[in-house]
Amino acid sequence: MAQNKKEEFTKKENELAAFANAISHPARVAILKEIAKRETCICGEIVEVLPLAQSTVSQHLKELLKAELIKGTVDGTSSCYCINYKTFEKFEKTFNEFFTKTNSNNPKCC
Amino acid sequence: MAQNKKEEFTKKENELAAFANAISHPARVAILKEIAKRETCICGEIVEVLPLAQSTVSQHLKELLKAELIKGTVDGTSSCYCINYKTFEKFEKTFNEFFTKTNSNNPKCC
DNA sequence: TTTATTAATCGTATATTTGCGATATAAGAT
DNA sequence: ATCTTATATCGCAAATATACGATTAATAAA
Repeated sequence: MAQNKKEEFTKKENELAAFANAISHPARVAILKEIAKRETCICGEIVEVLPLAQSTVSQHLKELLKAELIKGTVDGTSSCYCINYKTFEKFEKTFNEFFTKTNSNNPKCC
Repeated sequence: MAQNKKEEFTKKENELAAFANAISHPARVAILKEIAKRETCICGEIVEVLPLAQSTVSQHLKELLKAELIKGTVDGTSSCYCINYKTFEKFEKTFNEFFTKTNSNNPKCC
């Protein structure tokens, strides 16, 4: 049981879910917030601000990179992360395409 | 280990994460899409369209209700679900507050 | 009252996520 | 060459999520 049914859904459905999944943890929200605030950010600054161990923050950053919500470079001891706004724009587009209210005051239900 | 650190983050950070978490699964994206398309929807119609068992769909609906992305009523054998746009609006607000690009072309990094 | 029908809940197996300490890696400083 | 600093990865324990079949609950239909 509990097999993975991802292939049964459309590419867009999976992409939207993957984006949402990346921001579905308060630590990752806080990380994104911090990067957005500073416009560019090093890992150490994020670790200082969060109530988590350095290794945990590093793992969250990895997930954000994988989902392409942030871009980053690391050269030895120095890192640099910033928001990947391209992905945010893509998310917004699909989000609106799927869920935007067509009729603003439909009393059919609820 | 692996304790829950949710209390260490702000209410808004947790709320945004909870919203994102609700749409972080392709099945839930598909359910929301289906409800948004039809404007109002019964459970059976959703089960028909999805590649999942009825009990699984019911669990996903429960999560969407808990996160208040949908509203719903069930009277015995008939159900009715629709999008809770209030929550979507709240999400959009916090999302923009946290992540909106202030400087559209900052070449500082990446 | 019995029989369908529809949806929620329970129990359970498996998969994934979360978090940390320990360790590795890579570059700069001494 | 060694020490320090910053970041990533590994290994593990605990928690949570996913999915299903079986069952329950509630109403409608016969």
